Amino acid sequence: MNLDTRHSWTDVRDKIRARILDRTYAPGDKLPRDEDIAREFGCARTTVHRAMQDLSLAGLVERKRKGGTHVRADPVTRATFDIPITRREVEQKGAKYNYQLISREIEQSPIAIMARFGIQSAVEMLHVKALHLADNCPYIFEDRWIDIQSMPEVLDVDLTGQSANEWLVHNKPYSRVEVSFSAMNAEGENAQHLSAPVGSALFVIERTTWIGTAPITTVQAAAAPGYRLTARN
Amino acid sequence: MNLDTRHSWTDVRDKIRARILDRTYAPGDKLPRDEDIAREFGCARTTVHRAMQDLSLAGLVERKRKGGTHVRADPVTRATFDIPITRREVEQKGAKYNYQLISREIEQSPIAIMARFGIQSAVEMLHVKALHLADNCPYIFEDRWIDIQSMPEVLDVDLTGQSANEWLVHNKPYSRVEVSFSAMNAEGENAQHLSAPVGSALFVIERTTWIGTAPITTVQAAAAPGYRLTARN
DNA sequence: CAGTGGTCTAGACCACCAC
DNA sequence: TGGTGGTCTAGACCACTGA
Repeated sequence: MNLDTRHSWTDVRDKIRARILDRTYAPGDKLPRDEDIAREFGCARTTVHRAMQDLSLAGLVERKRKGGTHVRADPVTRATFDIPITRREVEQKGAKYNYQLISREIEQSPIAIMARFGIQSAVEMLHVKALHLADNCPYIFEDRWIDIQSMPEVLDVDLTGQSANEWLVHNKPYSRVEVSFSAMNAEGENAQHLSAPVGSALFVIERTTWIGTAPITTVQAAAAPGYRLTARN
Repeated sequence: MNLDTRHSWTDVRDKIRARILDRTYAPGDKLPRDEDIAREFGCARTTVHRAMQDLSLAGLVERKRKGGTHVRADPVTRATFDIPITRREVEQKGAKYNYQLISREIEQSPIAIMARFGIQSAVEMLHVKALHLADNCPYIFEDRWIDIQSMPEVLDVDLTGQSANEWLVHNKPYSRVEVSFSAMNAEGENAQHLSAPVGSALFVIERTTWIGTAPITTVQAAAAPGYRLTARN
């Protein structure tokens, strides 16, 4: 095929996006059908579809069968965060990683933990507290609950040399994850282990994972003061 | 075509994912070529490609031309957040939205703001502070800087009835955005306007936007204590 | 129920980059 | 430089859903 008649989906995407930015297609407007856009640009409908898929993922347009494609009236900022295992996060900053196991107990799951997993009755879980250090400074204190029923083998893992974080990631892939961020004041264990003044504002990451509908683990990770999370691009 | 021979890319994706989860394909392993997988499943290569695209976006595999497809050795948790305009966020919670303009000044951009935009020399900007309320309770206090040079018309906007947040979103689409999250202790204006005790942990969202390379706005939004952000899905 | 986006196929060529 | 994923086409049918 002649180069002059080849079109890349990124070109189409950029042209459509430009029209949205300069309000040729204003917020709330309905865009032409994919087929019409394809004809205008002289490309295949699949190419337009690929472009629209990207704009849709980015939150710029909304697409519905029969309803057509609309410019989102209330654009949202969509940000994606990569949350690596802590060791890797520390090492990528060029710091030396260390890890300390604080406690390890088998306990009945409290209500709050059951709620996170969405289970109705209490079960025995492995309750692990640990500290991650960067260049020997406290970095993240984690308070983790691990389901025993679905993986009794975790009871045999030596968690003094390897964090539960790491063991789980390499041995227990999940099929569903829920992540949320919040802020809390340092107190008690958090303050103590993070060497943070009582009352300091801590950034908190909560992550719960399942394999199918079976709980795997839920962790509340409190970062030392000054922690900041930045979106990819 | 016979239904028995039709295959959906989600089926292919789920089967591949299952093999990754059960370690048929272990972390670091190289997967077969798309074409071989297509032959195995009896579908077109494009269908496999679509499935792989999804797994790749999810962070489960990495794909490289010539290099092939590999299961990621260090899986990351990837979470996407929608950050709507505050009015919409409040209304979606079923609460009544209100807004108060606190201050509006034209000032030289301080160093910290120049750094956020990545510009070298100070310029005059519009500095706006405002409070968003949900059911008449302080919800988010925002401290915003708006570039005047690229949009002098913002000087004529009445910001007492409509938040800068909203005006910008509906009138100044951006082409690049940077988002970061952190935590800080309430003090001074933040504490006062959010009616939060001095020292409370506040969740902070920083967002900076550009159109091309031209700065548009940067905002530091501090949420009232108890705020929590949860990922889509 | 009909219009629109979503998917699938088969085949071709392209572009990157590991070998 | 050859192998692999990435893209594009043309055409067909499907599936959701709004008019």
